[in-house]
Amino acid sequence: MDRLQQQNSFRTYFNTLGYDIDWSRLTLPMECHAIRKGDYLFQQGDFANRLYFLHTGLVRYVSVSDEGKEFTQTFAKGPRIIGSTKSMVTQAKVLFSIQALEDCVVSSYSWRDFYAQMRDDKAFLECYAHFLETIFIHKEERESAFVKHSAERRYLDFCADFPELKSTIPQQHIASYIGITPVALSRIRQRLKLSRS
Amino acid sequence: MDRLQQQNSFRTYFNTLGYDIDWSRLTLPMECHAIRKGDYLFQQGDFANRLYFLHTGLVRYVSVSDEGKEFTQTFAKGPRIIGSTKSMVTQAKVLFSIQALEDCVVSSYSWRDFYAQMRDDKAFLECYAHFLETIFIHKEERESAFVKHSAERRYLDFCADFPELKSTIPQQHIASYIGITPVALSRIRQRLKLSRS
DNA sequence: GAAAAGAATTAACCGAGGTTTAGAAAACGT
DNA sequence: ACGTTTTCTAAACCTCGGTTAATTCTTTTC
Repeated sequence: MDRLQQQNSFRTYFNTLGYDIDWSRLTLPMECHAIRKGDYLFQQGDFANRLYFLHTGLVRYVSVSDEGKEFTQTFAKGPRIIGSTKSMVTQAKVLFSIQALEDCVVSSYSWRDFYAQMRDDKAFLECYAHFLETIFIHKEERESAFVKHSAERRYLDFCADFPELKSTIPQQHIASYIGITPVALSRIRQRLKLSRS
Repeated sequence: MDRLQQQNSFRTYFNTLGYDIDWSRLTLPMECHAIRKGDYLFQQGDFANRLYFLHTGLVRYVSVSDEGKEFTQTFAKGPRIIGSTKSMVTQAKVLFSIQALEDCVVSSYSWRDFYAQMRDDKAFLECYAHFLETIFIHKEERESAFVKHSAERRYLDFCADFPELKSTIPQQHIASYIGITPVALSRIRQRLKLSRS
């Protein structure tokens, strides 16, 4: 996938969302990245104030707490926007890393420059607002799941939400997504297996 | 506070945020609500697809799980926008109630009509996107707190984040905000008291 | 100010999930 | 196919927070 193909893929993606965005304003050069399975697009603590677009592949957002525990915030499959909203918007260091779970093709723009060029386009602003609405609603559901549901329930919800990931990614990633240790997840799966028979 | 004062207070709020919004587009009538301490602006399960503006007062967003446990998602103090982004955007039933912790003055617009009239104003769209960014970043921090931090740490964070609420609202509300029972919070406070001396 | 209702504390008990360690099973590189 | 490394499972033990219930402390309310 060369630079021009990536640019087209990026723009086509927004069109398929139903927004008629005027790309003539955008004169920025797009940067291209090829990320190998297991490698990182950026790491916790970096300044990742870029807008990344994942063309193909699968990534996870993972952060490590002070005590050294991994927490997988999200999985994301291309094509879609990825990156740290907080770092883009506040120019702060990112609080998580993005790790490729499959080989990925990614391109990026500087968010500040991109936004400066696109903020005059109403269709873009609407699209951006819609994107924010979506990720907010998703986060809200996830927040309440941690408080309201047991780990077992969160595991079952994960299986329903990401049926294709259940068998393709290591269980420790699943465990860290639902906020428990791999040992605890193994126990839960054992319990489920028994009660199903 | 009469209708005209409320309208002015609403518009002034956006100006102080630094957005030069063209209110001439907005011809909708604003509805006014006076909510007494303890009462609800709307309840879980309602269709609350309105944009609410809390002029003065304090509210909490609270949801009750299937098993009957209360969870306080947020506290919000006027002046600011309140309501359910999800319900506004997806026309779904709200998943939480908004309860007044003090007497409140609130006004509201139908979100669909409001958005239809304002979506042509770039300043408004930027302001809306900025609002979404803010609440998203806040949710993201809260999500990771539930996974990474102990209940004790979450309590201390609450005290730092809402110093003025710590002594003015019932402890059970604090407990339900940090995702534990009132009994557990009492134990934690006891432990802190001892270790501080 | 007394009675009633609500909120906070304390104690005893329980269970889900964390921790550590050891061993089995899969995945991987050469 | 082989050994190496990573991942998963299993068991023993521990801790934090949930549950229940009794008791005290605060607010309301009349």
